[in-house]
Amino acid sequence: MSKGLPKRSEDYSAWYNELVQKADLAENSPVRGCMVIKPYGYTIWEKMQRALDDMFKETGHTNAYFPLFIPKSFLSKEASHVEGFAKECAVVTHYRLKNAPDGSGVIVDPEAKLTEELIVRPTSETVIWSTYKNWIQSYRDLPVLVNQWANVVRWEMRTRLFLRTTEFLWQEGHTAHATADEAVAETKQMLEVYATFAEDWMALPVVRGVKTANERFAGAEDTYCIEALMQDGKALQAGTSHFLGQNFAKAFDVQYTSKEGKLDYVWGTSWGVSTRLMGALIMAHSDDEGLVLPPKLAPIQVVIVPIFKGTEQLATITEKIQPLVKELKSKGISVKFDNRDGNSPGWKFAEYELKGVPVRVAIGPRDLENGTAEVARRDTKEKKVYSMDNLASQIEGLLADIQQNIYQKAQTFRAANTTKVETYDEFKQMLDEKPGFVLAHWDGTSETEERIKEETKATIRCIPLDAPAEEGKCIVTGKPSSRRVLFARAY
RNA sequence: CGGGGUGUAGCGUAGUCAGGUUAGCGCGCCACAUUUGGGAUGUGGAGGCCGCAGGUUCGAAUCCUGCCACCCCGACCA
Repeated sequence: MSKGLPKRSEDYSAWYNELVQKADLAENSPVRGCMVIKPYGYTIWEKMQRALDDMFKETGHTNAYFPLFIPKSFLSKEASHVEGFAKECAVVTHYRLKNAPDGSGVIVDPEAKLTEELIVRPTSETVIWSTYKNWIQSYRDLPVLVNQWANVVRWEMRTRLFLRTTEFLWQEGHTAHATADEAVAETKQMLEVYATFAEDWMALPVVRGVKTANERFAGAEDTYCIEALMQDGKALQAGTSHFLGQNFAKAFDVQYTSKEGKLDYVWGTSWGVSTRLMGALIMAHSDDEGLVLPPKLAPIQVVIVPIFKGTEQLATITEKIQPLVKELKSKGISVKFDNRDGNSPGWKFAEYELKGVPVRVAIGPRDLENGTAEVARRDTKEKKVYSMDNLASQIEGLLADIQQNIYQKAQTFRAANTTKVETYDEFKQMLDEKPGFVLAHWDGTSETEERIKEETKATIRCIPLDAPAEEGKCIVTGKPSSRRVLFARAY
């Protein structure tokens, strides 16, 4: 392991790429744009999955699994959906290989051509709605509240570990309802689940909002989203929840008979978060020394580093810390005792900082004499000597404190980098000099939105749900506006 | 997909312009010794189809052609 990361202030992008790799989260694979998620990184993803999955279950959803392949014809049934995804689909055309006649390896068997090509799912609305047609006949069959954990493929032009990969892992919820109101309520409920997860687990403050028509999901009536601010002042869309109206029900002919005996199309939603959340987690909190992980998602919450000379001293320390290890585990805290010889304590300190372990406990001869331990927290780098008595409780409190502190820190950062502007000049100046969220008045037209995007690369991230009504003038056209919208340059 | 750049040991690199012994260095790795409270030191050792495939040449990491991957800037996007 080579020392040091690039500095965030010098090359944010290089810092991110190297951090992901040096902290053992993920690496590039032999396949373009696809990543290998390494055990340490995957453990974080598993923790995210578990927390989210519990929240989905609490809100009445159950998991199911739909196929990876989608018949090509399915994709053409919802017009705007095709338009949104057609350009980035991987297509399966054959089902067999054979040995090359010249012995050079294997080739695609031209005789094994599929009569209908299969699309590797970029998202599962079509295959799921074609299934829902068979599941739903009556109002008694509604609502259908299903989620699936899956991988999807989108043939992106430019990829970055976690932020945009050709294949990525995610969950996609797909629900069907008898009324529009109920579907809208579901859409909003799941947005709130995502926001709560981001804030309580990832320690990531997010803006809840609605996308403009331009930024809406292909096939949705409304797209709700959570938007987070990264340390370089760029926005990251962290999750979306779509109100699909009756679009997919109509495309796949999913109708139900109501209590009153009337036939109608059902109302749908879909919502998802992906391994992109890993990117958000990394970029939101980490520093030039490495990852800073919120305790609730850290694979290792506490690492114990013994400082010793010779096996005898190590044995003494090992014995001494057993009660602590046991007590931490009984509190559900994941703890690692790093008794490796051959790496110096200093080396280990740097290593666990790189990997973002929230709390480090060091115990050496000095502590053995005094009945103490040195406890260092990753978020502030603060070190304190504690008595071994009652140390587990101290650490438990410290973990909660760290979780809270990094959330506060992210919130303070966001507040400091969210600015209201009144004119277009001010807007442009702000984006260049102090990148971040910019709240400004907009006349509500796609033309103005497009123009701003073209001229400044900033997009409307969302119309915040909590935006207060405020009379103003569009920064570009001067036309009246009734509330501010959230602009930023985005990932 | 367009423009620019880069591929030499696990990682970082010298050498490429101007072809010529056995491809050099640092980190890491292995062994031993001394060390260990912020990335230890010494000695010895292992590790290379020079991105891949063709070509030119007596001879290619070096020149030519094609391909692949990664990085940066655009267009596209969770």
